[in-house]
Amino acid sequence: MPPYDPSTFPPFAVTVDLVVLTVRRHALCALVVRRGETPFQGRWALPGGFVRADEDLGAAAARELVEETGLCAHDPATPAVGNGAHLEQLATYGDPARDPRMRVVSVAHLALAPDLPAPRAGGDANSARWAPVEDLLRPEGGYGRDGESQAPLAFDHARILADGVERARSKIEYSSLATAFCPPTFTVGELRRVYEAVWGVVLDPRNFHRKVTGTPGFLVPAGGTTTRQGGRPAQLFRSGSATVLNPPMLRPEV
Amino acid sequence: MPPYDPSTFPPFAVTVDLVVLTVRRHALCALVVRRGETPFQGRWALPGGFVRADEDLGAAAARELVEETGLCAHDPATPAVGNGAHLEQLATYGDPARDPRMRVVSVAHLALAPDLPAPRAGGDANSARWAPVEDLLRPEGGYGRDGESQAPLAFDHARILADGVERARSKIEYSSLATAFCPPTFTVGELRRVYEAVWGVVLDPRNFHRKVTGTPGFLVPAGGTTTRQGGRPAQLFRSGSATVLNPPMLRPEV
DNA sequence: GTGTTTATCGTCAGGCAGACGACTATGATC
DNA sequence: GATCATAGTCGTCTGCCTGACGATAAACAC
Repeated sequence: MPPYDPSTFPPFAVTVDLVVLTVRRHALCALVVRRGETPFQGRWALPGGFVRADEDLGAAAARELVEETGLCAHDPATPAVGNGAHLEQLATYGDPARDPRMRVVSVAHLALAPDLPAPRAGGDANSARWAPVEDLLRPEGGYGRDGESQAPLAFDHARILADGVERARSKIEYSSLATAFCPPTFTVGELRRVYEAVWGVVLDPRNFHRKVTGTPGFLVPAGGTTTRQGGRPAQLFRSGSATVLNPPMLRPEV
Repeated sequence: MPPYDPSTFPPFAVTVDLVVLTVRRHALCALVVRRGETPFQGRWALPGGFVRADEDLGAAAARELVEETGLCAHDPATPAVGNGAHLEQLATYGDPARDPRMRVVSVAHLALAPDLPAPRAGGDANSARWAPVEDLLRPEGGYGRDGESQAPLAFDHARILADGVERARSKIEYSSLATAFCPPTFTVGELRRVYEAVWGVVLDPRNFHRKVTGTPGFLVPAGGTTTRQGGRPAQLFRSGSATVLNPPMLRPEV
C-alpha cells in the first residue's frame, strides 16, 4: 500500500440515487423526476442528492426517499407499518465521466414500495412521475403509452435502473420481498400479479397458490376476505416472518 | 430535490477496499495487510487505497489487486488466462465515523483467486498474509492456529470481510464462480473441496460428481488425468461457458 | 498382495414443480 | 332470478432432482 498524505486525497462528491420501484396497473414502474438544470435539463432522471457531511449512506437514501415519496424506509427495527418501504443499497457508480461537471460517485439504493397515490415533489405534479420501466429502458426515444416523450434517462441512470430492476427480479425469487410491493394486507392473487408484473410472465394461479401458502412463514392469514379483484372472495394475508424462501420461487424460463 | 451549488458539496475521500479470498489447505482465507500507521497501527486490515482523480472504481480495485497480489482482474473480455481472478463490486461503506481522520467512503470489492504461492507486498513478508477467515472473524482477539495474534481487523473491515464471505458463499450456489478458486484445470474432487472449504461443510462425493458433471456448460473436459490428490486418477476439467447454475447447487442446511 | 485413498457409476425413495381438472363464490348481464 | 364471466381454492398425476446409500475402479504405500 503506497503511503499517502491524508490532506492530498482527491476530493469527490458523493450522492445517493434512488431506484424506487412499484407495481401499478400490472406494470413495474419506477419513480423519475424531471431535471430543472443542466446538464440534461428537462430530461427524466432518478431522484437523488448529495450525501450530507455527517450523514450515513443509508440515512441519506432514507432521507431522499421521504423527500420524494413520503415513504418511511422500512428499518428492520420498525414493524411493517403503513407507509413502509423496503430500502437496500444497490451498487456504486463512479465513472469519472458520468457527470460532466465534476467527479461524482453515486451510491445507488433500491426501494420497493406498494402502489402509491401519486408522487409528490413539492406539489409540482409535472416534475415527478411513475413510469413503466419497460418504457424507461427502451434503447432509444419513442413514446410511452401515455404519449409522454421518452428521451433516455439522464447521466448513467438507465444503467442504474436496469441494475435495480434486475436486482428486484432476482431477489423476489429467493426472498419474501415481493410483499414489499403489496399493501399491508393482500390476497394471494394480488401477490401473484406482483410476480407477474416484475418478471413479465404469466404464472399458473393454482401452482402459485400452492407454493406461497405452503412455504412456512411466508404468509400469515390476516382474517377476512376481499372481493376488490372481482370474482370469488379471497382470503387476506399479511407478510410473515420468513425473509428467505427455501426452496425459492422459480422464475419460468425465457 | 433541493437546489444546490455544485461548488459547495461536502468533500469526501473515496477508497477501494479489497476482500481477496482464496482456498488454502482446506480453509477459506482472506488477504490482510499490516497497517504501518495510525490509526490502528500494527493491526491487520484489508488491502485498499484511494481512488485516483481520473480512475473508475473498478479500475482502482483492479490496480490495487495487482499491486497487492500480482493478480490480473478477470475482465469478461480477457479469456481465463493464468493468473486471472474474479473481481466484482461488493458494497459501499460510508459511516461518518468509520475513519477517525476524515470522511471516507469505501467501495469494497470482492476478488476470488486460486491458491497463490505467497502474498507479496513490496517483498515484505511480514506485512501481508493469507489468514483463515474463521480466525479473522472470531468476535474477539485470541490466536490463530499458527500462533499469529488476532486482534480484530482495523476500521469496519471485519464487517466488510463478513459481507464478502457471505457474498461468496451464496454466489457459488447459483453461479459457476467456485471455479475462480481453482487453477486453470482441476478435478471434480478439487472443486468439491472448494465448496467444502467455502461453506464449511462436507459434501457427498458421488452426488457432487453427478451434479457438476450433469450441469451443461459448467465443466468441460480438459483431457488427461491427474493423481495429485492421491487415489485413482481423476479427469481434468476446465471451467465451461455457463455462468449461472440452474438448478443451483444446494448448500446443506445448518 | 493387502490396505488405503480417491474417483466414478448406479440404484432407490421422497420432495417438489409443471400441467391441468374440478369445484366454489362472488358480481355483471339479460 | 338464471346465466355468464371472473377469480379463488383444492386435488391429481407425472417427471425431475436430490439425498442416502452400495459397488466398482485405479492409483500409491507398505
